[in-house]
Amino acid sequence: MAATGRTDLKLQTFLPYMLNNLAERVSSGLSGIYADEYQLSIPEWRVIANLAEHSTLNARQIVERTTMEKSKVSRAVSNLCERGLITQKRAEGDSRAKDLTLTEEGLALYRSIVPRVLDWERELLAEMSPGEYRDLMHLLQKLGARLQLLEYPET
Amino acid sequence: MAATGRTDLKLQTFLPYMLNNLAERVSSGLSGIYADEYQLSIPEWRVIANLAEHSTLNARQIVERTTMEKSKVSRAVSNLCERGLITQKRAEGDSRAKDLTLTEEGLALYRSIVPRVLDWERELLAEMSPGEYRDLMHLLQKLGARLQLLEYPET
DNA sequence: TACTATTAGTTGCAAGTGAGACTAATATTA
DNA sequence: TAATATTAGTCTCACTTGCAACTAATAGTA
Repeated sequence: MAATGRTDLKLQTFLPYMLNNLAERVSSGLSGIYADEYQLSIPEWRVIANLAEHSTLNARQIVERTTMEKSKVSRAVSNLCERGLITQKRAEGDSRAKDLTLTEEGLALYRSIVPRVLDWERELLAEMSPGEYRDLMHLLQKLGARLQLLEYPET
Repeated sequence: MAATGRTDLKLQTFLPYMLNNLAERVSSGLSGIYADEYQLSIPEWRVIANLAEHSTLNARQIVERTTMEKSKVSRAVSNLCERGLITQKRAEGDSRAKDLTLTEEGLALYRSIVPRVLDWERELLAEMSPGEYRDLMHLLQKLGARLQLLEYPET
């Protein structure tokens, strides 16, 4: 059931455009935190955050979770290794894959970033009621699921 | 009033992360249309779309509307000029600025893209009720306004 | 077993990017 | 008016990116 029955384009209410603008502005606001103060690029931060949540992942799994290019992930991973924030070791049973884990230092870094990042999100959401927040989450998730379907129609 | 009272980070429900993933996936889905079939980059498409709506703008105004970097806009503009899709002429009263306008050809291109793009959006929104769609728009707009405030606190 | 296909991850390259220096024009101030 | 600041847009440079080609390992097939 189409929710919009229009025939001409108004950018300001065009969903892809809105999403992009928002995402870009949110990203650049947020990355002020981990870029300026912690010298982490966005891809690096994402790798760290994913490892913090799942303790051990390989690059492919990070790709799946983040929709980043695998080369992007690969480069982020090798930077983080050089900086001693994560370690890699060949996965048992498949020696192509490498199991990635945060080092103590990486974990400590993550832990010092998280509260800042959550504060920032709280600021952003300061004027939303809990109900609005729930609706927003729900709608974005729904959009994500729909997108998944369009990307992989067979599934 | 904070809508989220959490102390640890779950990426899958972290708003900036969700917005980014969605925006990226939406962008790449959409740009399949104007990139593959019309040889337009995202910045070029945005310039065109803005000019189609406002008939005459200069680069600065496009920057304001799109939150693109001014160098990005500048490069998109000069490509589009070379391809004869827009024209520039020095603005009356301020000969630093250049008034940009779509050519007939540019406008025709735009008109052939719009329905495709709207179809795509309709597909994306196919499973949303009008109410959900309204809510989504409203919430995203609210987020945008809040962001504006955080970016320019004085205003 | 040999053959082919698939997968994990890296790398080279061409293109795109952001930041800031820069030019030229306009505004502001004294 | 001169001196300074601001603005519009371009350009350069170092960096990032996406894509495709690549290596090495694994899976599937006959």
